[in-house]
Amino acid sequence: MSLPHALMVSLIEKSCSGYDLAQRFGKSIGFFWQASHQQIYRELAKMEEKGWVKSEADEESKTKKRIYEVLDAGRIELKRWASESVEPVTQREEFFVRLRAEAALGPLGLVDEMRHRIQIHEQKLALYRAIEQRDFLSKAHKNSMTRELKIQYQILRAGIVYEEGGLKWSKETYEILKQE
Amino acid sequence: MSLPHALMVSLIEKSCSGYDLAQRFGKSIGFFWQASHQQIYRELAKMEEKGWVKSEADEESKTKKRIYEVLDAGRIELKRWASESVEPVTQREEFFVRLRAEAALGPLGLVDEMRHRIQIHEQKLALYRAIEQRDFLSKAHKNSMTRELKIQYQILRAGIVYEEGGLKWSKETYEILKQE
DNA sequence: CCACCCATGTAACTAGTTACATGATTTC
DNA sequence: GAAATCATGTAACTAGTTACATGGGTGG
Repeated sequence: MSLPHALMVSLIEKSCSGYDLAQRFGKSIGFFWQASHQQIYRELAKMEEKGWVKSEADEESKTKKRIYEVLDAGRIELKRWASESVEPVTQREEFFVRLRAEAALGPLGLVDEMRHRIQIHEQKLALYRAIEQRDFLSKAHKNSMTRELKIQYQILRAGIVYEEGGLKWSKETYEILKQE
Repeated sequence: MSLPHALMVSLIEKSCSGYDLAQRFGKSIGFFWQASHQQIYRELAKMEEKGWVKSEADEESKTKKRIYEVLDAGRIELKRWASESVEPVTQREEFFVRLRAEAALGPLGLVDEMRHRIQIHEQKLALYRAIEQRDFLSKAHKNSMTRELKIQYQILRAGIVYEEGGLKWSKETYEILKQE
């Protein structure tokens, strides 16, 4: 994919350290992208070499924290990349392979797995709904939202739509697998 | 993920050559998994080394086609793997990074991209609906389906649910991006 | 002072992509 | 006889994961 560009978007929204990025990419941004700290540090170093970002030691903290900031060259690169047209790729879903295995070889315990997945979908959905309330529905009327805020809301909406679909499908599938 | 296991499931459904697998993994199975021929040949060689599959030259054809077949050791391994519980991973969706870039930096031409994505969702949905009619709805009553067929139908259903959600979301998002 | 979190990194490995290569067979 | 497709592979590269390492700061 393109982790460096994802990192730059995040840094434009707010400059921070590699460690902070790792936290973000395990949480909020991690809704649709996850990355380990090892990978983030490596990419940040490469990006600095290319002149897309610059870093400086954090004055305020006593630790060896380095704050990264996106430079103009980085913004230009990000614009170029985001405007590129890319065909949507089919997602690899390992679970479907398991399901096919269950179809071909007989029950393999995927019923329990389905029950677990239903729970996860419900949890995520509840979380997204809470964020929706907090950040997009209470704050202002939908009509008075800025374009930027509307787009940010759409990204959350994607998560909601995805989890709703996944939940519906998981429940259907659970009922079928139950009948061994 | 685990390409070897995906290949074995496919070979259990029907023994065939690496070339045939590459065709399948670019088409029907490619609904949820894609793989290049290079990767497939490499994996088949490894799997044969491990004793999961065996291959023999195709008698019928004059070419140097090799037909692969799953061995007992392969079936055992597949069962073991499919029963393993694995946490669902958040999918990386590059497009959301682009959207965030558009939110942060202003219009970058993603409206056209959205229009294109709506078309793709519609096409895929139409295709899945056609397969649904052909393989699952006309053939027999849903009640009289075997467990195996029901599971196979659920895999297609996943594609339908996903595309429906994606289409709905894309239309919403298109309307928002249109207002530059 | 011990455990835990902050903060950064290296090294080795695994999976996946892109580019290149080759020869045989079928189709026009 | 040329072009397309069948059928197999190698090599080099890129992205991502796992394991390991280190040292400082904070709270009990």
